[in-house]
Formats: sequence, C-alpha cells, structure tokens
Amino acid sequence: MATRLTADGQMPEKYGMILRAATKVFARNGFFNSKVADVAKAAGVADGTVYLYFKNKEDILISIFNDTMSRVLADLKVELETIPDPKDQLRHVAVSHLTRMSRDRNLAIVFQVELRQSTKFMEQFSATKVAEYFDLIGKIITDGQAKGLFRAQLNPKIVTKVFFGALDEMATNWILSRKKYDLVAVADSILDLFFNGVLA
Amino acid sequence: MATRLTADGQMPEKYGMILRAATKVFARNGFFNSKVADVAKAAGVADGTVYLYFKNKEDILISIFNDTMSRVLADLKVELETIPDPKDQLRHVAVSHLTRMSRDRNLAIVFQVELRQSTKFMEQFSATKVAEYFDLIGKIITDGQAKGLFRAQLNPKIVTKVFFGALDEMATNWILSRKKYDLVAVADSILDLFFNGVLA
Amino acid sequence: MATRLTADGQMPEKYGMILRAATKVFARNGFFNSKVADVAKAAGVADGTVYLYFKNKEDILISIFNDTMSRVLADLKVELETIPDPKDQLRHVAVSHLTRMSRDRNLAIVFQVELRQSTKFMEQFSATKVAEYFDLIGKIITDGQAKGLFRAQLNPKIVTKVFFGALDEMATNWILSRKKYDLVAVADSILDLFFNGVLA
Amino acid sequence: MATRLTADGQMPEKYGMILRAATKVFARNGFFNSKVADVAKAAGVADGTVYLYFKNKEDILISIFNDTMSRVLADLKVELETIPDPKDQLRHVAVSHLTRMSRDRNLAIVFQVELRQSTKFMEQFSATKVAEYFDLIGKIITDGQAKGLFRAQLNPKIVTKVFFGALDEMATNWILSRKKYDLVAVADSILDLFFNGVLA
DNA sequence: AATGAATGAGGGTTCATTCAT
DNA sequence: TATGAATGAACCCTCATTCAT
Repeated sequence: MATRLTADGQMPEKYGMILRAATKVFARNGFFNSKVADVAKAAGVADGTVYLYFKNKEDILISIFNDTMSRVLADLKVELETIPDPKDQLRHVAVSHLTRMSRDRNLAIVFQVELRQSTKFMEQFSATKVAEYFDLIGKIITDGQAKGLFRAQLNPKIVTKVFFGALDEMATNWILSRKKYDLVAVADSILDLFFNGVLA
Repeated sequence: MATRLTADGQMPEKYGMILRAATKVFARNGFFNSKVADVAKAAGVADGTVYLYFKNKEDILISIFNDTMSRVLADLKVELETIPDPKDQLRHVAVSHLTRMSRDRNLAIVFQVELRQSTKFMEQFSATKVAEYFDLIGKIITDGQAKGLFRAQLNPKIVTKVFFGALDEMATNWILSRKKYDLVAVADSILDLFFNGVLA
Repeated sequence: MATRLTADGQMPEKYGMILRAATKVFARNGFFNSKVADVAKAAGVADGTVYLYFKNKEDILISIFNDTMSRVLADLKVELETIPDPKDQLRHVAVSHLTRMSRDRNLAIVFQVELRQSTKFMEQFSATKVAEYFDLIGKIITDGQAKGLFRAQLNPKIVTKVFFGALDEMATNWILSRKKYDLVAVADSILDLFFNGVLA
Repeated sequence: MATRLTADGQMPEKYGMILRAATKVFARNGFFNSKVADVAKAAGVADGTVYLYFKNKEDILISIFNDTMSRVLADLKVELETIPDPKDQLRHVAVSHLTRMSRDRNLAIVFQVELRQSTKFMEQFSATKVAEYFDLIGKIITDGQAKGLFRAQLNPKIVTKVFFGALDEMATNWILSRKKYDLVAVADSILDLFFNGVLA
C-alpha cells in the first residue's frame, strides 16, 4: 500500500502505528507465528483497520521493508554527496548500515530473518529497493575505479555483492548471536579487509 | 530425526526417497506452500509414512540441511588435508561451495531461500553444522595467519564471516537471478578480491 | 423502512437512487455477493447514507419488492376495474406480469432469483404483497365462477396458485435461459391452456 | 463430489450421514445461517471430514439435490414405462412429486427454499437434473399429443413449464404455509384444472 | 442530512499429524 | 512397516454497520 497522506499532508497516524507495532510483533514471534490480530492489538486498532492500510498480512511485512529502505536510500544519497572519497563513502555505507541494525534490534530481526520468509519478497528481491541499494554501492565502486583508487580489473558487480554480503552476514550473525557485542565496531575491520585484502 | 539404519546396516530406501522428493517439492513451491502430502506423493509413499522417518514437516527441511552438510563437511575435511597452502584451501572451499550450488539448483534453492524460512533453523543457526563450516574456514584463516600468509592483525572471526558472506551472497543472487550464468566462474574474482582487497 | 417524505412532500431523491442502483447491482452480482458499498457507489452516495434510508442490506432488497409491488397492485386494481370479463382480466394480469418482467430484466432477476435468497422475505412471503397479488387473482377466479364462466367445482385457491405458478415459472425460465425470446408472447398460450386445458 | 464407492461396493457410510445431517440442518436454520461445523456435528464427524466428501459448503447443498433427483428420475422412468396412458403418467408425476415433498418436509424445504439461495445452482438450473425432469414431462406431453389425447396446437414446452410451475408453486406454498394440510390431496384438483381448463 | 473511517464479529477451509488396521 | 481416512485446531479476511464530525 502506497504512502497515503491525510488532509493536512501528513502520514495517517495509524499507518505508522501499525507498522511500528508489526515490527515489534514480527520480531518477537516471527512473521508466521504472528497473527494479524496481534498486530492490531499492539497498534491499538481494530483488526479490520489493518486492512484499511495494508492489503494483507504480507503487505505489512513488505511495507516495513520498503518504507525503511526508501528513507535509508534517500538519506544515503544525500549524505554520500557530501563525501568526496569513494573509500570514505563505502565506510559511510558500512557504518550507517550497521548502525541502523544496532539501533533498532526489532527492525534488524525483521530485515535479517523475517523478511527472508516472504516468498513474494524473495521473488522481487532484485527488482526492488535492494537493487537500488546495490546500485548505490555499485556506483561508489565504479567511481572509485574511475578515480584509480580501486583496482580496475575487478568486476564491480561482484565487488558490490561481496561488500553487501559482508555487511549482511555480520548483521545476521549479530542478530542470531547470544552475545550482545557492538556491531558497529566491526565496520573498521570489514573495511580494512575489504580494502587491503587478507594477504600479508 | 537422525539417520536410522536398517537391520542390514543400510539407510532405509525410503528415507532418501522422501528427502530427495522434499528437496524438489520445497524448491518448486516453497517450504510453507508445500504440503506433507505433496512430499509423500512425490516420494511415492503414504502421508503417514513420512512420519515414520521424520518427526514433522520442519524436520524434513532440517534433515535436508544436516544430511547434506554432514557429507560436505566430511568430504571437505578430507580434501583440505591434501592441500598445504591456506590460500589454496580457501580456493577449494569457495569452488566446492559454488560448485555444489551449481550442480543441484533445487538443493541450492532450499539452502539459500527455504531454509531461511525455518525459525527453528535460524535459531540453531550458529549451534549446528553452520558453526562447523565456520570453524573449518576459521581454522584455515588462523593457520594462514600463523604461517605469515595472512595479516595477523585481522580478526579471524570477522574474516571468516566476510568470506562466508561473500559466497552466500553470490549463491543467493545466482538463485534469484533470471540469468543463468556460471556461478563457479566467479570464484576467482571473489578470491582475488578477498586476498588482495579492492584498493589499487 | 417505509416511504419517507421530504418537507416538500416528495420522496427524497436519494431513496430512489439507491433503490435503482441496488436493483442493478443485485441483478448483476447477486444479493449475497453485493456489498452495501457497491450499492452506495453505484448510487453516488456515501456508505453511511444508505443507512439513512434503509434499515439494513436486506431492507433494500425487500424495499425493491414492496415498492414495485405497491405500484403494480395499485395500477392493476385500477386497470382491472375497467375490464368487465374475468377472462380478459386474467389475460390482463398475465400480460402485465410478463411485460413487467420483460421491460426491466434487472428487476426481473431480482424478483425471480435474488428475492428467493432472502430468508426473511420467504418467511413473510404469504403475509405481504404476494398475498395481495394472490387475492387479486383469487377474486377474479371467484368472480368468474360466480358469473358461471369458470367451473364452480374448482377450488379457487388452487386455481390461483396454478395460475401464478405458470407465470412465475415462465418468468424464471426466461431469466435463466440463454436465449432471449419474447416473454410476453407466451401469454396467449398460457391462457389458452389455462382456460381450455390440455385435453383434446 | 461424485458418488464414491468403498471397497465393498457400498456408498461410504459418512457420505450419506453428512448429506442427511445437512438436510436437517439446512432446513432448520437455512443454508446461509448453517455452519459447516453444525453439519459436521449433526453428522457425528469432524469438521474436516466434511471436506473429504464434499468440495465445499455449497457442494453439500447441490449434492442433496443431485442425489435425490438422480434417484427420483431413475425411479420415475421405470414407473412411467408401466403406465400406458399419458394422462395417468402425468397424474403419476404429480402424485409422486407431491408425495415426495410431503414425506420429507426437511428435504422439501431444502428443495423449495434453500436451493434457490445457491447462485451456482440457479445458474446451472437448466443444465442439470431439472432439465431432465422437464424432458420427462415434455415427452409425456408430446406423446399425448401424438396419441391425439392432448391438443396438438399447444406448445409442449410451455405446457411442460405450466405443469411444473403448478406443482412447484403448490409445494412452495405448502412449505411456507402455517397450516399443515395434505399436499398430495391437491393433485386431483391440479390435474382436473390442467386437463380440462378453468372454463365452464 | 451526509460522510467515510473505523469497527469487530464471524466462519469456511486447510493441512499437519495421528492411529486403527 | 505401511497406509490413508479422519481429525480439529488455527486464522486471515470481509463487510455490514456505526458514529464522530
């Protein structure tokens, strides 16, 4: 369901309320174990109200993703413009990626675990916001190559996937780990490895 | 459900039949959209028979993973012993990882997509075969560091996750991609990047 | 909900609009598959407005029937007074019955199909306008018997039902038939049969 | 759902149990007010068991009709062969029709009231057993015309509908009437009217 | 009178699992 | 071991109706 504005040009109160409630409920119980009624109750609305804002249960899940990603992508594009060095840009992507996950553990769980349960999401994986995120990283890579900072012979698509895979894997491990370590702190290690490789 | 042997010390024919049928069915329809009856029919057994070999539906999914991983880990350990250089060992892990996915697309789908849908699997993620796989890679890393091949200041756990994340991300993208490119061919690029980093 | 007059003594515009819209919607989708929201939209009013004119969804259906029947009965009574011969009176009833159905297929569908779906309607079947319609026919019969035109030994109630049953069955068949034949044209055949019987 | 035979060549016990229970439940509460759970409980089976024998709730209703009509049509065809006179044949059809309704009031209610609530039934009205029933009556009429018993100039299709309409209307009125009169007793009156007409 | 956002009761259906044979 | 008929818990979603504005 697309963003709908009220008369005064603001997101309807309830749209956000339901989305925030769903994030909490899905993170706690898992998407398939969560009932729409649970989400409604957590949001303080009637069951039917959920369907005024979302097509169905899965639409809530996907909306959590799309809404967040839209904001993230918009912010990221603005922020990256102020950073000249592709290396620093990558660092910024990594840090903001991991910071985002750290800051809202429920959201992180939904992103790293629950979303993978949505067939529809997985099917459209490459056709959505993820593709934009990949593009954004990809552009930094090619820009870095153009500037002679990154090795030109590397396939930028593969580099992009490896970079994203690193962040994604770190986030997933952090979520699934019993220990509550500082996720953002690993950014430097990842970047060092990514920039300089493992070889001595 | 663990491997059960018949009187003559062989795996019951049907255990494997059900597992193979389930891989096909889960890959085609997704785990949640697959009915136990579908798996039974594909395996040529009665619905109830499935429950003689597996505790429940999820147990089938996890058994696909555990059975495959047991074999993979056993093979990998043997093979790695014959390879002295940690660099070559990593190359072997990458190539065999991607080859395995390439060879059986159904199995790859189950590994990269369907397994992520199992709450129970995700919860035990780090406590199972995955941990062994990580250990195996981790040992290569620390060994490489000990031998002065890999930079000693790198955190081997992070290096391991980045390496695994790269392979995992490549596999997932290959599954979700419309194009049917050669997955194994990217191994060299990944290793080059992993070894030498992105910087010029 | 009874007919309500506005200050200037006229039926509120919207009452009729809703009724006409409902006839169309019910005929097209069936009563149970039609939503009150569909009727409201077709009538160009808000959902809630429907409830200012009708008690509930079923009240709309029954109002279509009662409104139409009130008009039909009033007209019929006037018209029949100008026809002296009971035989001609029956002919007039038959022709006007079938003409009415022919003229408004949507209304015919509601009368022959959708109304039968209303439990409350069926329960009150004999206590409403239908009873009046039966009375009207019954009076023609007894009048004809009194005048020596119709056989006196016939039970007028049964004759009435047979006569109505003939018209009703013809109408239902016409609605359900794929072919679009002339319904009014069968009136003569029915009357011939009704008057003279089937025997040679 | 078609008739399914068990190993010993008999209708499964439960198929008939559910059908009989449904007739009672539908007649008492109406089709739309009856829950599948009500039918299951009345039949002494679990809710899900109903779906082993019927596709859905409406299929139960239609099966009541089709099962009954199949038996009726088969019986009728045999019986009519032993009756030479078309007049007596019509009498037999009328008496057996009304007797059937009289004997099982629940079944009669389902036939005369509840079945009319099924869109699917109404849509296929002419394409099913009803058409066969009409054919059966129609053949008697044309046969009577061929034998010079019935007037040749009458359209046999219209005659058929009027005859059926008479029986149908009598049955419906009997169901909806508060008084519990003898339905079969009206057969003679109907036939007299049908044979000789209303004119003196 | 008119609106339409919000409500929340309600039930048909699925399907993993069991168990008598 | 194997079967498959039977079970019954579980839940998403619809939509008639209300009511604050």
